[in-house]
Amino acid sequence: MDKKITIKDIARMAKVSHTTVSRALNDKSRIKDGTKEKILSIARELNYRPNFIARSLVMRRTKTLGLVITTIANPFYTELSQGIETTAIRLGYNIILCSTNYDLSIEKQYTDMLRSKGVDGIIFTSAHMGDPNIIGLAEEGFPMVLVNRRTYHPMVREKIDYIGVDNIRGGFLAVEHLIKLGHSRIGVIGGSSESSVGFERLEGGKKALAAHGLEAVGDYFLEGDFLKGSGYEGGKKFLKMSEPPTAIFAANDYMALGTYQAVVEEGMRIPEDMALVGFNDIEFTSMKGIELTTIGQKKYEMGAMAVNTLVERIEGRKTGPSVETILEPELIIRKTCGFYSKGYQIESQKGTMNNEP
Amino acid sequence: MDKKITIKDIARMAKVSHTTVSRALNDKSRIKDGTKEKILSIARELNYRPNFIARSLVMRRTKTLGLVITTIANPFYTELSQGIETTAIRLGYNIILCSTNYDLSIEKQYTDMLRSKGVDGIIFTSAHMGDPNIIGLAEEGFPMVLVNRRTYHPMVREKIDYIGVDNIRGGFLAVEHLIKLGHSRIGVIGGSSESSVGFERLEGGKKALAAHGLEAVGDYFLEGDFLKGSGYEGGKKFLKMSEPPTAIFAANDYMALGTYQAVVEEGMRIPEDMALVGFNDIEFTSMKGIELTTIGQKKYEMGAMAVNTLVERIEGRKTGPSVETILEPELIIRKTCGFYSKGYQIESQKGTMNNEP
DNA sequence: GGTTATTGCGTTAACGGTAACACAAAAGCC
DNA sequence: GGCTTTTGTGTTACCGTTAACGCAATAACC
Repeated sequence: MDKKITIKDIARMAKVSHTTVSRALNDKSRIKDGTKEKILSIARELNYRPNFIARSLVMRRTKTLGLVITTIANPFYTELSQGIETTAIRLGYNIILCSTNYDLSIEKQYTDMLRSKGVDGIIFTSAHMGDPNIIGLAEEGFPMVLVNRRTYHPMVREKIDYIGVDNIRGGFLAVEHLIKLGHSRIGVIGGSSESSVGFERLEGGKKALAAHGLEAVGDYFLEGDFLKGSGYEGGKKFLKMSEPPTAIFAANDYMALGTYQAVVEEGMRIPEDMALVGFNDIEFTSMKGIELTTIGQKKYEMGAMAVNTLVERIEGRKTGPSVETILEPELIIRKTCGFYSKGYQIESQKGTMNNEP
Repeated sequence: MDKKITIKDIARMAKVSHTTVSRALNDKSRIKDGTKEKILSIARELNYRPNFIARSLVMRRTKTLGLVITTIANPFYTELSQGIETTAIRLGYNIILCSTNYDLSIEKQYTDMLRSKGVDGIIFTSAHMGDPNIIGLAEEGFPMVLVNRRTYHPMVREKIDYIGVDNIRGGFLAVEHLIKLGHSRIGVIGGSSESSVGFERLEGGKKALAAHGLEAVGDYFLEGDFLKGSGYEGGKKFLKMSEPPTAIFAANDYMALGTYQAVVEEGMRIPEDMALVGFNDIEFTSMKGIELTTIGQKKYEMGAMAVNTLVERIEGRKTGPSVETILEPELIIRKTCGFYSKGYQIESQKGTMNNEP
């Protein structure tokens, strides 16, 4: 039962000053090998555990990062979080988790809390466009990184690193795939228009239509909220139209799953009667019985890159203006769109075979 | 651009001592309303953010908890974590996330790190039976709680609160369900035998067999590791037997999913040719196209209870010997076991309709 | 061998809070 | 009105580290 050993206890035993103990523990300082060994062995014997709080107070570094995320319940964020946490640990940092559960208003509270607790930097995955909280932090020059959700505010854009997939390209790939399969009436269920991600995926879809000489019909564009329910409702709404779409692109897999259910409930078959594309390639959508065609992105790697970038800023190894890292999305063809028609050659059939824990 | 405001800055502006500022900020002390208002308004104006590090150093409390978990990638743990984090926040605590990724050997490192960072307590979801790390902490009387994985060590058992489902009962329910459906050759794929959870679910299954006068045949019991792959291999192995089982109970849903895939790959249908029961009721297993029959447990609530219990210990509101909270599992009948035969009445058909984010 | 550099270690002061103690002023009491 | 109690505030110490500085003892140099 060792009662909170401090460097002073060690100092007393080793008959040196506590500063010398600190030196021995931290290496990197002029100290005789003999004394250092002695101190180290006493420390080990006493089962000494350094007090990071005291160290943090004087060093102004906690080796802790904040992660502000909507919810880890969404497998997209789960995988992202894994990349973040694993990389953080490898670099010697811990993660304090803050789930907003889609409530943007508490983000500011979380941010303040995290800063009070002295985190060295914050990873935001839930910054909306023009978010005042983020803008304020950017002005102060507080270290942070935006992942998967962008802020177009010029101040933010020039001060804060951003990591994300090319959502416009992703939306383009999804819709173009449907067009190439012969569809011309394509319904799109977007994400919340407040989020850059939803907005961009929608833009990409429209671009694909334009590129293939198709008109973007207003009725075929519905706004969703990235949750399953809105995909379900969107699907129902489409099917009630006098001329329903023959294919649907949902801006994320959750909504696609909802759409799937709505379509099946209406007695239609996928892909025979309705083609469906999602976005994100979350786990389980690849399972037998679903096998959703979707747009894949490197979620784990995104998380890893975010931490690497942030830590480089924190430790001063990277300076200068912010960097935007845009990753390439990938069309993953499974079974919810049927097979090619009209001579369309499927180029990419890589899929993800090994992403199941 | 406010540069690190401290209570001393406020003190100077308000022409009081820094102690008085501390008093004003923390309420709960004799202080004149007037001065308090003045100090508070200056604090607000200066955008003062308290330094929790400094406070923690003197108070010996960080209002932070550690969460040691195998991986949040498993939806079971994701939901558990959500309950944990949400409850922690409500009680004024933050969570530092530590994923072991099934590597028990780093748990000790994580524990030391967390204690160095001064967490007020730790939630372990990955303690194995007889884990020396946990035993050591128990001896020191460090506040912690075990969730979903038990340690039978007497010292631990008497000192550490435990929250978990009745896994024996769960295993019993699963296998009894299969027996009542008319199956007598029932294959079981257990979890790692090092984990209490796997062990107990297996025991429950054996009990059900015994209760219905069936013999537990050794060949029908395989050891898995809770990962999809071992469910897949188990399924293949069963199907290669000269007299394969007609029903399989996998000790968690991940393995059940693997088994599902193996069975389908061998050209058999579920439930017509093979009945299948999982355990945990993770999200997605309820989806159209899968609809796995499984044993449900209140994951979110378990997390919430764990935090409540731990915080009560930390704040001294609960004292005395440890408490074991055992929750009731629930048989959730979906579509992987077919329908009843031989007059078996399905009692429980509640299911979980609203657990999709 | 004396002067200068380097090495090894101790002293002291932070870091930003809270808490124990002291003490004057105000309030309560008879 | 003098005594005691309460109220409001300042002084000082401390939480466990690291860092700046100082200063002997030793090493290096010509």
